Amino acid sequence: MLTLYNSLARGIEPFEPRKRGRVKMFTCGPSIYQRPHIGNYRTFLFEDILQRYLEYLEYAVERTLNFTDVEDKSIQEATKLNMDVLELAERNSMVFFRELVMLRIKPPDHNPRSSTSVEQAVSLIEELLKKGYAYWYRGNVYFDPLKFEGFGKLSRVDKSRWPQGKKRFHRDTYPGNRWNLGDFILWHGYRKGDTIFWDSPIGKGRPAWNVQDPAMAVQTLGFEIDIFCGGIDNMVRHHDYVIAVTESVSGKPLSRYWLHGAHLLVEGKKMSKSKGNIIYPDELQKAGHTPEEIRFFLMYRHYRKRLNFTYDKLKKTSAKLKLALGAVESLQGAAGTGTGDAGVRELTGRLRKDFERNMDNDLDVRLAFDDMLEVLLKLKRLADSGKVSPQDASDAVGELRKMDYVFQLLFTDNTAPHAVT
RNA sequence: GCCAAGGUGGCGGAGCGGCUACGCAAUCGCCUGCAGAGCGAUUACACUCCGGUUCGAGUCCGGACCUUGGCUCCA
Repeated sequence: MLTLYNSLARGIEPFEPRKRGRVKMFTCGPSIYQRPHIGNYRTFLFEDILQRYLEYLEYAVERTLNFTDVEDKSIQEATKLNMDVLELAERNSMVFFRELVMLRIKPPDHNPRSSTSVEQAVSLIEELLKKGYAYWYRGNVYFDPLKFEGFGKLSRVDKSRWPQGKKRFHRDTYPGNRWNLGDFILWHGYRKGDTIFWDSPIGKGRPAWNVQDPAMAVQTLGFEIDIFCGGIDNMVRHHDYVIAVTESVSGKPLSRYWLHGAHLLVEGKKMSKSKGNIIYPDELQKAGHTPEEIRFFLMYRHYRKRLNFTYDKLKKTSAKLKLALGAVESLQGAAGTGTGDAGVRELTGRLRKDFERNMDNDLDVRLAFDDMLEVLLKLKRLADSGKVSPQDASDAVGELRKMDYVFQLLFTDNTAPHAVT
């Protein structure tokens, strides 16, 4: 049985969807004002593995991956580049989709953008105003978290430290105070000189970040979903806000499971523009690595552990992948005598059991791969010495294919979760 | 400053109360016409430090030191 670490419970729990056999997943997408780096892809990759494993388990998965295309940062960046905000987003989203395909990440079922869910955001804001959670202040709309009873349940906010006096921030981002606790903005009312805004029932303006994700989630999946994912950095503030906004409106828990992926570091340090150590997938390709090698590197560590990127490590994991690929090739070419071998069948039988045991354990991809490789290498040796009959080889390869629907590393044409060979 | 994660052999990385992790690298041997790959073996006491619990501790408890991350937006 699949178990997952739920940030909400701070522990590993058995996975049970709300509706039998169906899973609704919301995965926080990239800020699209710049192109995604390998750290972003690590998170999308962990989500991809989750989706694929759920499909392997025969769940019908419906996934949303959103783009935050209109926000302070994107407006800033577009202004700097002298571009239209939406044009900038479009350019980066094309890069993103190209790289998704390259890394064999399954494209999402829904891909809303903040700019395409303004209506939904406005209706959430109207509802919050009506219910008294939100209020107008100098042309903007703010949310008062203290009005929402469950506030901070995800990141375990200490409400006794929450400022009681009203503090109003005009931007989502604000420098200064260590604990910027206080009300957060939902709607930026139009101001002279604004380059992007909408006409809406509540006036001219644009929705703020913390209402955009709720709007996109609700618009595509409704108020009750199964799994909400994102990078660990989103847990503390953003996801608590998302919960506050949606649950204040619906009165129902937004998501049963909250999963957060740990970050990727480069040479032991956080990637940042100022350090100049941001790495993009195409750089690794230029260095001679295949998409599968990049995918493998990024998924070959438990998703809740930090992953340190170094070229040396990439070289090592790539060698490991090559070893596996070579073994699969040997196995596929096996032409031993047709009698079959009990040892071979025993090994083949182990593949699936090991895989499911490891993946069920909060997606232990690393162990799942290592255990598979161990068995695979044993099979290869048997194949090399002519002990594997064509039928046994094809049985073993069939098992590998099923697992590789999740891994997406060994076979290139593996698009169905229950491939028949 | 506050919060969190972590400090394991040359490197990467498991284990989390007793039993060889493992992989890479290195060294030696076997095999191969060279190279590569493969096979086998070796690398004498690897677990940051100091206390404690225990018959027994990388593994539990307390403390110190160090590293990284978060506390502003960020996958």
